[in-house]
Formats: sequence, structure tokens, C-alpha cells
Amino acid sequence: MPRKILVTHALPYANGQLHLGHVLESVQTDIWVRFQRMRGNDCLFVCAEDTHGTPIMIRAQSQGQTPEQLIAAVAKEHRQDYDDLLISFDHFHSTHSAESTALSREMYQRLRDAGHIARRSVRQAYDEQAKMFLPDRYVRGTCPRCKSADQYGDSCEVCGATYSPADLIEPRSTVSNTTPVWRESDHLFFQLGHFEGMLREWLSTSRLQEGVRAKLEEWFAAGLQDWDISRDAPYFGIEVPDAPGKYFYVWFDAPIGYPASFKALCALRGLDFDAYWKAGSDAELYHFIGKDISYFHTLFWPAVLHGSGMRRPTSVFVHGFLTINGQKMSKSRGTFITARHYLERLPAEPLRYYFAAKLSDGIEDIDFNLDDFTARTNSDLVGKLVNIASRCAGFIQRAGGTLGTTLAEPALQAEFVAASEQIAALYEARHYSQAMREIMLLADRANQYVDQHKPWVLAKDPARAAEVLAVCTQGINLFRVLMGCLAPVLPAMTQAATKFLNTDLSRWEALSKPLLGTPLNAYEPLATRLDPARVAELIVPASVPADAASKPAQVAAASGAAAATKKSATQTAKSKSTEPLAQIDIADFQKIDLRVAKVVAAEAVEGSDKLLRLTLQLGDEQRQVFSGIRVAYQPEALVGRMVLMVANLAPRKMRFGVSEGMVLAASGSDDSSGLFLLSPDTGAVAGMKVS
RNA sequence: GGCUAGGUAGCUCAGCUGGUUAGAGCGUGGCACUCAUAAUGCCGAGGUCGUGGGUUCGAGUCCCACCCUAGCCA
Repeated sequence: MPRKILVTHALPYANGQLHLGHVLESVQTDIWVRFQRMRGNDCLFVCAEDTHGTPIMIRAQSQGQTPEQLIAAVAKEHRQDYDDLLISFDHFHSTHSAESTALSREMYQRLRDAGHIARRSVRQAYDEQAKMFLPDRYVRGTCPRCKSADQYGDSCEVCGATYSPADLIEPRSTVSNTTPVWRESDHLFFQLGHFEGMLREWLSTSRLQEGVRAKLEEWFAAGLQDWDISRDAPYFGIEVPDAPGKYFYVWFDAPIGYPASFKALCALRGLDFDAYWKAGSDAELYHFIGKDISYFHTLFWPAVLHGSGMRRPTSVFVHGFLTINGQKMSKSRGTFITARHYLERLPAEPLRYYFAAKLSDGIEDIDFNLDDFTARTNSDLVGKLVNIASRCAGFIQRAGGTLGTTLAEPALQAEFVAASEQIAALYEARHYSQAMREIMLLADRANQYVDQHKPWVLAKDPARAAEVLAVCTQGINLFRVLMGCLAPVLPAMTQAATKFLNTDLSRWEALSKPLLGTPLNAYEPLATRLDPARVAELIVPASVPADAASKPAQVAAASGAAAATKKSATQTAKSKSTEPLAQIDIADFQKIDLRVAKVVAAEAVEGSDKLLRLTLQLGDEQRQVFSGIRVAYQPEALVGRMVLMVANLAPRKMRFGVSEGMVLAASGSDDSSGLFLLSPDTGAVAGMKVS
């Protein structure tokens, strides 16, 4: 009896391109979906664009287009990325759609009628020039606790304090750079507290991961707070039916995109919506998400569903974040790798395999290590797996191109088949990394088998032609089982193998029967090695973010930034004093990561008469540093020279971009005495530590 | 700051409820082979398991403190 399964992954936000973090999630989900289909289950996979909210509205405005135009353009890019990544959605919809609007309103009304919606007044920052209420992120100012300038309205990135925008010293709107006023407005609240008992019960049956469960317990202990689900006009979103001028907060209608997308699929395929979504449904429902949005998916979402008479998710599968070479993805480090940037250089399948080789059912972060990626793909996929087919194909071709009619070693085949069932269990439990390990262990065994029986030696004796065919038939059959096991991960390679083997690899159960006496098609390479040069291109040095320069807000912010610059100039003047400073010990000095760096690019910064924008090579990474040495150096004269830099200086956001370090220069007590860059003696290379 | 997760060989990771000489793959050194996309096979070197305490006959595995990394704080 096939299981009825509906799967989703988080909706991509229509505010930007997909990056490798999105890809990780898509790949994890797609592997599971493809696996379920191979097992004969009825598994549907839907997703949608997440299209609403202030960021979309403001971005569209700044680009001189309507939000609808923006989201349509982004959706097109996203779809192309998903297609190229071989993500097998049954349907991909949008939260800006008739289905989404109708369902959001309907669910809201049911929640309201059941008494789960409260209305109360909220005091919020309001931008009188832009005529809009400001989300916390759009108010910046000085942290009330540590006095750091230019912090977000909800928390301080420097000291970690959390507060409300009203607590900020000298708050200003990032939309118009005016000082916001505080206005009262009625908001609608979803009363999450009503659902605590239900959620605790759900928690006990939904088999959530250990870490997620722990987090949930923590949230329960802290007490479930009401959730503000409305925003005032102007807002790009869905208008609340009984409250003109009020819109659903984007996070309210975003998860409703899951059933809305499914509803659209129902219309296309004649499926029964209620069979999947009504309370008591016997279909399984799973959401794959990143750990950052657990709260929404394990508390709000089950509560909203339950409160509106619908079924709750069977479970929610949470994964960790992706780091690049051990570090958080960062635009300035060039490690913010978009899906498109990757796909323009490399095929999707090695990435799918690499992610599979690292994914488990845990919520730990996953590291995308470029060297490891290259080695792993080349060794596992090409050297081990494809090699089995490649080394056997020639012998079979020369023996007439048809597989033998018996297996040389049925016991070995039986072992592989038995292992494939264990591997299936690993897929089911999302222990992909373990599954990949098992498969590669088997690939090693297959290569050992061929090595032990040496068909190339046997082939020299015409009398032993039957043995050659038997050994290679065995080899091909071992390969076939392994390829079948990898089919959820490597759909395109599986398709090519299907053609080569003249057999169907779309069903798991087909793997248990050996392939005998059938002709093979000509062997064509199933995978090629990754070129390390292409892989290295994945990381690109930072350039100033285009949107930072084009945002009108940034231009308007000039006066504020100038004030900040003035302030830092006084600080510089202070530190410029040649007065000796207090003694420090060696530990203090060792906190400074001094490095040799090479200037690979230098240019004057438009709008500043002091700054040069330097691109510094530091070992294998590049940094962008703004340095106030324009009075003393021509940019073109700097390219190629070595300098010393402070490599662990906290990145500093400037009007022109982020500065990620500081180059060392000598100077006297005033500007007239000149400015002199320090450099190492000949022989030092970029990245060397200075101590 | 509070909480959650993680810190094991050069790299990426396994190590279940504490128990003989801590494992794998990659990389690396040597040998063999030449069918295969310089692929494959065999043998070897590499770790005081973040730091410091503690519990125990015995701890990578339990407890405490601290350091580092990531995320969340709706």
C-alpha cells in the first residue's frame, strides 16, 4: 500500500537570488522525494515564491518597478535555478496568487471565528516622509546599552542587546533618513497561547529531531506569546478581509503558500485537496526547513493549521546552515555563492552528491569545503563508481556487446542487494551521509572484485572468453545496484546509465533482480572530473554591493554618514598622537592578527577625497579594505605591492561598502609630515603572519 | 547577555545507553597492476578526542567551569 506523502521546503523569498544555502535545502528535500517515488510511494513535492512584505515593496520602489514586476522577474530566475539543479517539484506556485489570497483569508476568518484573534493597539515607528510604518529593521540608531552607532532597531550587533526601536538613541528611518515619529495603530494578534496543550501533544507525536525538541521545550518554558499578524498600509501583501488598510504580515501568508501551491496542483491534476489538508487526513505532510525558521514551523504553523480546522504537519525536518570553507557565507569574502554563479561554472550533480555526503538528520551546520568537494567528486564519483562501468564496458563490447546469462558470483550480488535495503532505510531516515559512505564502501568492493579476477589477463587467452564475460557481467551488475542506490542523488547520471544498461532504474525493487543476457549500448563517460580551476572560481572577491550604491536611502543618508566620518576622524587624530601608550603584555599583542597582504586592485573611492578602495590578497582569500591614504598614494602605483594589514579587525560598514581590515602606515602628528605604507622585505608572500 | 547545537588525524566526518591497542574516506609515503577518465589494488605513517578540573576500577563518551564557532531570542 503506497504511502500518500506531501513534501515542501521553505519558500524562497522573492527579494534576491538563490544561494548555496537554498540549494542545500532543495537538494536534501529532492533526494528524499525522489527516494520515496522510487520506493513506489505517492510522493508530491510543492513549493512557491514567498512574495510579500516591506523588503519587496522597498526594493521594487528603489528599482523603479512595481512589486509584481519584481517578483515575476525573480520567480523566473528562481525557477531556472531549480530546473538546472534538477529539483523535481510537482508544482511551484506563488504566495501572490488567487489560491494564496483566498486560503489566507479563509484560514484567518476561521481563526477569528474560533476566537483566536485579538486586536490591540501597537506603538510603532512611523516615517512621515515615506508615509509608512517602519519594521524594526528599518530603524537604525545608537545602541542604548553600549552606545554603538548605526545599529538595527531590534538588536545591537556589537553588544548583542535586544530592545525596541523606541529605545534607540537618535533613531532614524533608513527609508528616508528622517527621524521617525511614534504612532499608535491597531494590530491583529494570533493568540498562540491557546494552543499550548495541542502543541505539546503534537510535539510528542511528531518525532522532531532532538535539538528541535529541546528548542521547543525552551520556548514553552518561556511562555507562548501572541503573534502580531497584521501590518498597516502601505504594504505589499494580502489585505485582511474585515480590516481595510490592514494586511497580513508576510510570515502569516508565507506558510499558507504550501497548501495554496498544493491547491493549484489539485486543479491541474484533479487531486482532492481535503484528502491532504483536512483535519484527520491520512496523508503524511513534511516540511524541510532551516533551523532559523523553526519557531514559525513548529509553533505558529501547526497552531494556525489546527486553529483553522486543518491537519498539522506529520513532522518538520530541520537542517543546519551552510558554511563555506568553514566560515559563514559572506558577500564581502566572496563566499556568498549564488546558485547561478555555481551553475555557470559547474554541473549540478557533483554538488548534489557532495551535499548528500554531508547531510544527516541533524541540525548541525554543514561545511562546503572547496578542496574536499573537488577531491570527493573526482575520487568517489569518477574514480570509484563510474570506473566500475567504464572498466567492464570494453570487455563486454568486445565479447559482442551482450551481458552474460549468469552471474559469476551470485553471493556477492546478494550482498549488494541486501545492502541496498539498508541504504534505503538510511535514505528514509535522512541519514544521507551514512548512505553515501555505505555506497562508496560497496564501490570499493566492486573494484576489488574486478581486480581480483583480472579480466584483462583472462582476455589474453581466447579459451577463457566466457570467464571474461562472466566477470564483467558481474561487475556491471554491481554497478547497476550502486547506480540505483544513487538515483535519488544523481538523476541525470542515472538517466545516462539507464541508456547504457538498457534497463529501468526508476524503481528500487528492480535492483534485486540481476540484469542478464541483454545488450548494452555504447559506453559514454557518465561523469567527468571537476576542474579545480573552475571550482576556485566559485569564490569571487567582493565588489561593492550594487544595491548599496543605488539605494536612494543611501544617498539621503549622506549627511548622517558624514557626521559619523567626522567622529571617526577625531578618533584617528587622537590615536595619531605620538605620546606613548600604556604598556601591554604579549597576550594583548597576540590578539592582533597581522598579515602580509598583496594589493591586487586599488581605486579611488568616488565621493571621498581621502579613501582608496583596496582589494588585498591574503593567502587564498581576498579582502576589501578602505584606507585613508589617497593624499599620499596613486591607486595604480599600489597594485602589486605588498603591505601589512590587521586581518582580524571587525568589519566596518562604510558608506561605500564594508571595510574588512586595516593596512598599516606610519605618520607623524599632523598630515603635513606625510604618510608611509609599511611593507615586508622581499620574499614575504601574501598571507604570512607577522609577529 | 540568555538558550540551542557543535569543537575527534593535514582536510571532511563516524564513534549507540562510559569498557580491550580511538575508526572511515580524501590527502600523504612505499609497492603492484595497466582493463578503466594518471583510473584501480595492496601495505604504511598521521590523533595526549577544544582547555582545566571532577565522578568512576575505567571517560572522546557522565558532571562543573572556561575558550572558540554557528543559529535563535518570536
